[in-house]
Amino acid sequence: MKLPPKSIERLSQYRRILLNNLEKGKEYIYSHELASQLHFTPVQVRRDIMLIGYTGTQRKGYVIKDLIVRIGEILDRESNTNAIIIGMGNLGKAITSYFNGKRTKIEIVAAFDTDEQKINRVISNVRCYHISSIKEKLQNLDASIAIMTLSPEAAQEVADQLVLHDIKGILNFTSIPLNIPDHIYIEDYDMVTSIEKVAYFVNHND
Amino acid sequence: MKLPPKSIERLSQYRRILLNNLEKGKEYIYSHELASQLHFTPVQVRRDIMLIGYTGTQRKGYVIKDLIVRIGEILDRESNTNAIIIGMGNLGKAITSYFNGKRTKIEIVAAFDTDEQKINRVISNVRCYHISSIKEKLQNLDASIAIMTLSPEAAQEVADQLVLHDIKGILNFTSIPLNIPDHIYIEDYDMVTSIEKVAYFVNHND
DNA sequence: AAAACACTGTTATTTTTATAACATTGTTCA
DNA sequence: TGAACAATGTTATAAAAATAACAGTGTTTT
Repeated sequence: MKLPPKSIERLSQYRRILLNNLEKGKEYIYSHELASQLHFTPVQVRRDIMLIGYTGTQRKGYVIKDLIVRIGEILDRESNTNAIIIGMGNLGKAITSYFNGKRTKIEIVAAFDTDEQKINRVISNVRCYHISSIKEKLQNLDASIAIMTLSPEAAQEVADQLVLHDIKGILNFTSIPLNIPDHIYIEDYDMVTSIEKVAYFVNHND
Repeated sequence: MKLPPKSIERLSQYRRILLNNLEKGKEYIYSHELASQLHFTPVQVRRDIMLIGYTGTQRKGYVIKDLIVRIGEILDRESNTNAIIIGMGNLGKAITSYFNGKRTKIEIVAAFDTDEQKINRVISNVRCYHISSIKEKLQNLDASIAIMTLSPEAAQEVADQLVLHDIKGILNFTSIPLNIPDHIYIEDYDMVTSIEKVAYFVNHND
C-alpha cells in the first residue's frame, strides 16, 4: 500500500489526538471531532482513514482503540526504531525530553555533543557522548535516524559521519543545507521560515 | 499580488541561503545553486522568482543583493513585526536565541513564563515577564505574533488571553490543538510528527 | 414498521503544486 | 561576426492534494 506523504503526517497527528482522547476515557470519536481538533475537515479525516483500510462503526464514529492500533500498523515497525540526537543545547534537550513520556515506537537512545561538561552525563534521561565517538557507538546502537540540533558550523562534517555509519534518515534543525546522498531521507525544519510564514499571513490578511 | 503559500515558505528559505552566500562574498547565484542547497529543483526556484517579478541577469544568474531586497519587499512589512514567546523552557530559549543574531524584520520583544526564577530576568536577550501580566504588557508592545512553547496544560487558557488582546497569528509548538477563532492565523508544529514521518520513509524505502 | 436522521465510505471534481517543455537572450569563442 | 552555449523566463502539462458530491447504512423516532 502506498500512502500520500501528507496522509502519513496526518496519521501521526490523528494518533496523538486519539491517545489524548483515550486517556480521557473516550471510546468513540467522530470524524468531525478529530477534524476540528486539528483544524482539518471531516472529509479529509474520513478519506485518510479510508486509505488505511479502517472502518468505523456507522453511527458512533471510530473506535479509538482500534484506530490507534491500525495507525500503528501503518506507521510503526514491529521493533522499535532507534534515533540519536546530535547537539544537546536547548533545542536538543527540548526535543529529547519532549519524547520521554510520549509512548511511541521511536526512541532516542543516545545524545552527542562536544561540551565536556555534558559528556557521559545523563541529560533528559539520555546519556550524552562525545561526538568523536559516534562511529564506535553507532555500531552497538542500531539507530537509523539522526536528529541534528547542533550548531551549523559542525553540521556538514557530522552529517558525513552519519552517512558513513548507516544512518538512513535525518531530521535537520540546523539552518544550513546538508549535502547528503540521495538514498538518505532528509527532512529539514527551519523555525525562521515558520515564523516568517505566520508573519506574512498576518500582514496579508485579505 | 497573491502568492501560493508554498512559494512564501520557499522565499523565506531562499533568503536565508542568499544571506549566507552574500556573507561569503558571493555576488551572483544560479538557480541551480540555490536549488541544490535546499534540495529543490532549479525550475521551481526560477518559477518562484518569476512570481515575485524579479529578473536576474541572463548569464550570471541572480544578483544576490537585489534578490534579497525583492524578497524582503514581499515578505516583510516596512516596520518590524513584533512577536512574543510564551514559555521559556528549553524550547523557548532555543527559539529565542536562534532568532537573536538572525537579521530579520521579526523580533521577539518579550517572553512570558510562570517560573518565579525567570520573572524579570533577561534570558536569551529577552526580558521575561509573568504570564499573568500578558494583558498589561501587550498594550505597549504592539506584538502581533505569539510563539507558544509552554506546557500543554496551560496552553488553551493562554491562547484565550492572546485572542482577547489582539494577537493575530500563533505559532504553536504545544502538542495540543488550540481552540481559536477563524480570523487568527495558526500554524502548528509537532516534532513527533516530523520524526514519525522520517521513520516511516526510512522504513518504507522503496 | 417506515421515514428521517446522522453518521461513514467512495467516487468525482476542483484546486494547488510541481514538473516539463521550450522560447528567449546575453556571452563566449572560433 | 555569427554559431554554440548556458543561463533565465514563461507557458503547458502532469501529479498531488483537498474538496465536494453523493451513495450506503445503522439508529432513532414516531
